[in-house]
Amino acid sequence: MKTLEEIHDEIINGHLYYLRNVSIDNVIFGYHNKELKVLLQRPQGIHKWVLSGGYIKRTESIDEAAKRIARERTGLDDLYLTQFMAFGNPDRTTDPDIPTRLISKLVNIKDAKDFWMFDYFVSIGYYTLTEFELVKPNGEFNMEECQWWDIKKLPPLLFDHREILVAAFKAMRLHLYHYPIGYELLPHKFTLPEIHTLYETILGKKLDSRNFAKKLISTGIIKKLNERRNIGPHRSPFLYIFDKVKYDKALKNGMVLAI
Amino acid sequence: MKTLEEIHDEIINGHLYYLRNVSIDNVIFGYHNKELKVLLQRPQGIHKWVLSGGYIKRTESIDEAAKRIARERTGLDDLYLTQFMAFGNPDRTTDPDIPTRLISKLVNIKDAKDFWMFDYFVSIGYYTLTEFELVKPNGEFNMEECQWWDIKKLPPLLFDHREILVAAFKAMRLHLYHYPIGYELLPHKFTLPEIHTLYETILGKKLDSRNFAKKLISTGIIKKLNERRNIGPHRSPFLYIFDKVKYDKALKNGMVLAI
DNA sequence: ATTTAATATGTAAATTATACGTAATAATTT
DNA sequence: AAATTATTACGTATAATTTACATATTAAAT
Repeated sequence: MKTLEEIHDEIINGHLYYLRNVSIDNVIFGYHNKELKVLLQRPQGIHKWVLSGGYIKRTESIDEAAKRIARERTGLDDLYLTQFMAFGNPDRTTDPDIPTRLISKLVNIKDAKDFWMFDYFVSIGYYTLTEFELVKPNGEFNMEECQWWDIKKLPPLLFDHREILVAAFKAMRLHLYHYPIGYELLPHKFTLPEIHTLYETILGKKLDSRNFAKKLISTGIIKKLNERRNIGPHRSPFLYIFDKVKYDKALKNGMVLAI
Repeated sequence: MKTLEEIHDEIINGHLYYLRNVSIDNVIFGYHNKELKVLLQRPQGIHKWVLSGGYIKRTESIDEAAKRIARERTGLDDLYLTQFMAFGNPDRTTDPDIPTRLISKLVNIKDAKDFWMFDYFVSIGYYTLTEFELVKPNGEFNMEECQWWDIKKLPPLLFDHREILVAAFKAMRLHLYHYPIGYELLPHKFTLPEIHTLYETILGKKLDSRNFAKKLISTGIIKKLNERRNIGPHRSPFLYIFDKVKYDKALKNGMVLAI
């Protein structure tokens, strides 16, 4: 947690530590119990929500910046972030509800417009998908709220953040067919119905369970164990684990999952 | 063409007109007569080559900037540019052969390092594909050469430009299966063998001509004419044109071309 | 009329994807 | 102990798609 002094310094002198005119926006998707959500924050005094964004330090790569920013927001260190698109036009961060007032007050600035923070920023979009029970949502200093929103019931978003979110969602759904998911989302040992439900939730459609299992198993990224999960008064499903070697290879080189 | 005065002003005061720390790099692929090439420039006094890059004006979007920069380099106004990735890490533009000397001399700067131009830049990568006979290669003011290079015999590249080029090439090959190409590359009326060769050249592999024709025609993006091209002492192939409405729809919404 | 080198075209086989139903089972209830 | 309940496990037949492949046609030159 940053001190107020550090925050004040960052607001005033941020352009000395951070790159100007280029920033990161992270779309943090959370999955839990058949629900897909996205982490949003609401700036103080504003009634629209924003993605978790941040600036790039002069000493770090854009991938590192995205990871640091995601860590600050979620407390998680092992997020797998995917860069999907850059957004940049002079109007992208104009909005009648632009939240400059608060910061202007914090640092006693006459005209926030003169300020590095409110300049034209090109934003590099990353997304990640995580188990949302693991996350301690932790808003930025000037945020009034930080919470998960169901992907189907989004609140009004500030700036072009809805456009970014939608682009991330589309990119994620496409990536699903070429890269594995689930390692950070499911327990170490999971059942076929669990991973099946995960895919159905993200894609927002039913997948035939027999065909899904056949295809997923044929990729080699999961291995069947000789154990079952006790799920109460029903037949006990077998447990599976990810074959981490093949999983990582598929993350790196891609695969085909024609579900 | 810019005057020397304008250039001098841009070098000194560029940060007033352009965004800092974020730039565009265009990978300009050129196709002609069964050859796929890429447009590169060689900075004065340096023996490595660079992509055509540029800065983003404070008044334009990144897409507009990419288009303007590509126009400056090729003289062409109707290039279709595709954003494929952003590149950013503190070392990406360090190189033992870094071409600061020339510019330092031009503007009488003691230490080029203090200069906005030689700061850490995050670069947004775009690629385009054009008929290279149409292009008048036109290097930037401080470039000694600007020419097409065969994609299979690249010269040494400066900075991370080889990485960017390779990423663009991969992205282009992938896009080929989901978006149409050819409109800017082929004559208005073209034959099946011509478009077949285009795809083979870009993909770098043989495609069965019967199956290729079947699949391409089934997308609906080309229409057969009742005319033939005279190609000398051989059977005259039929001419085709693009169905521009369907072509543009496929550019926008994607398509499947399972070649 | 012959030669040459290119274009045009269709089908059978192989592969892949889809659709679909029933038996097994774990714990709870009766 | 038997019955109930809700869930998992599993295989095959059909449809759709993709792949492989060979011959007749033709335009101009000789």
